[in-house]
Amino acid sequence: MKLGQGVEWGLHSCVSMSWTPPGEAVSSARLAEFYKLPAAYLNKQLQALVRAGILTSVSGPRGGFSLARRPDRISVLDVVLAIEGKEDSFRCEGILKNAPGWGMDADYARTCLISQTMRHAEVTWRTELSRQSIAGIAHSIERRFPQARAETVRELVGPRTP
Amino acid sequence: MKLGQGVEWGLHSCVSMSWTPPGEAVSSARLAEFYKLPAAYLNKQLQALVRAGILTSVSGPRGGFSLARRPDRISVLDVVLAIEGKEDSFRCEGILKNAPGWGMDADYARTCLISQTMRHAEVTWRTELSRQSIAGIAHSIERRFPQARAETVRELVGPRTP
DNA sequence: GGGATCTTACTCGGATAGCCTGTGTCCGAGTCTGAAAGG
DNA sequence: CCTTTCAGACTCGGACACAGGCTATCCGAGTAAGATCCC
Repeated sequence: MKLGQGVEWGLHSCVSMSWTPPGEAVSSARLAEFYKLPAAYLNKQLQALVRAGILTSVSGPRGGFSLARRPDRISVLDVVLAIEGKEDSFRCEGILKNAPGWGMDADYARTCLISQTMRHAEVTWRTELSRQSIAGIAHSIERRFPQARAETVRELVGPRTP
Repeated sequence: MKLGQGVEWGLHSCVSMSWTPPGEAVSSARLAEFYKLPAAYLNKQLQALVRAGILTSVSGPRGGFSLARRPDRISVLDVVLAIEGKEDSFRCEGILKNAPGWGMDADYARTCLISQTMRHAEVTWRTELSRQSIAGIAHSIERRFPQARAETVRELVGPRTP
């Protein structure tokens, strides 16, 4: 059970974009330069967030990505599922269907108690992540690191600082 | 975030072995035939459980695998971690170390609030899985499918039924 | 000077390779069983 | 009949291929900004 890097990148990018002024898009090149990440690959991950309706994208100069809705309406779970996929982590192949003496041919996921256990654990995991929003994380960061927001905005908007 | 098949196989195998009489080992070939799984690969997964101290293995005729301790002392989390590895699912590469204006060079995992959020969610997930034991699942199955235990034992121990 | 046009540079988006972790298979070392042989 | 020996077959364990997905990169379509030209 391993999550891809794109999750971390997507979450940090969303937090940063929650600080930039509305209407101002941030290009993936800017974000990549800020975080020292490969620009094209970061762009690819952000595309997944666009497909999920979390971000909006604009092409051309002064283009880039912006949050598609208010950051308090974007949960951490939304970002995770957008990048990792919405499928359950525990793939239940229903091996008991092949075992003799069980006779469970359909509706396996609800019958197999092991599958139920794994599913319940994942529900708690998802619930925990859905409780946290991008705005909540951003506010916590602002409280803990007062200079973080201003520094981030300075690097992401305005003229490029070579 | 995807778990390997070995988790499902390992859990079902442990539940089945909690039913077989103590001292009687079950070979991976028997289990594989029962569940219609590739025998060699199932063997490989069970090896991981042996390395984790969950199972004990005996070579030779009448050999196979057995639970290393009482099934109420084996949690679902033990099996999951034995097969998937003990590392956290959210790999925090600490991209903020490279971002300017943050000055967090060490102890990143405890400082970054995004990492904290992901870690907390995973802790709840692991806690949920650690609450469920192999014995608990086995008892629930026995209550719901009274014939399951006898049928499983019949197929896994005693002479082979061609 | 003001407006239309055109170049230009910048951005996303998808298509294209490389690598690394599962997935699946195979063969050898070790060992217990069971039969056979001998006393 | 009991003990010893021995061959045999069965099992785990690790070493060996294969595949799919994550990682990383490149180039083209589209667009808005800014310069240029004309009125």
